[in-house]
Amino acid sequence: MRQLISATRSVPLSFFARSTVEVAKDLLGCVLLHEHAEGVTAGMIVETEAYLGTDDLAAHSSRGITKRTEVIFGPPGRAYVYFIYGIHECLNIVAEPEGTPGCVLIRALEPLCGLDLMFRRRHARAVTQLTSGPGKLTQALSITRQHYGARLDRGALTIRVWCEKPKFKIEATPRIGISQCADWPHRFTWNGNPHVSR
DNA sequence: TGCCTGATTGCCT
DNA sequence: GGCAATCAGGCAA
Repeated sequence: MRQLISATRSVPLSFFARSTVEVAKDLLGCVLLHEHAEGVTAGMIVETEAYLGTDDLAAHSSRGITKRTEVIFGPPGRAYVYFIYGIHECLNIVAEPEGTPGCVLIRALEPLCGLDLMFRRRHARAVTQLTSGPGKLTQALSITRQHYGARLDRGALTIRVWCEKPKFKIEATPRIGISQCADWPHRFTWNGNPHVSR
């Protein structure tokens, strides 16, 4: 955990003030760290999806600003957490400069810290079942709608980059579980990483 | 006010 | 590989 902090550094909000697709690709290999009363959990991002603003009918923001989606139109580097299927919560990161909608869905992590805590929260057996899906990783890291709108450059929930960036291949594929714009290759994965969802 | 749909997971066959 | 569970947001009436 201490080594993880010293081997990484927090990212400035300007990191997120770029095109959604750029941010989605650059987030692969970054570390998501959550300091919680129960303990610290952290994982490396191995799978993301880009959701563009108004043109992308699959994005929540395509129908304009609502109470739920307003954070997507606001300043970048914020967390957009939403509840779906009555059970699961998903973590998104707001991209693009303020006023332009766009967000990146975090779909899978490779667990780094607080594995025992994740196992307890998830009731899982295998490490690969801990964070290999958008609803799973929020449960493992205890990310809830309380984090809606939270800054990710500081605070309890943060994004960090390695001082020495890991080498890997990025694969672009169509997004998962949507019907609108299903053929857009906006899903980015760490090619060959076992923690990527199916 | 009420109905319908969904950026999912996990259990059952 | 198929399908139910379960509820908030969006839209129609």
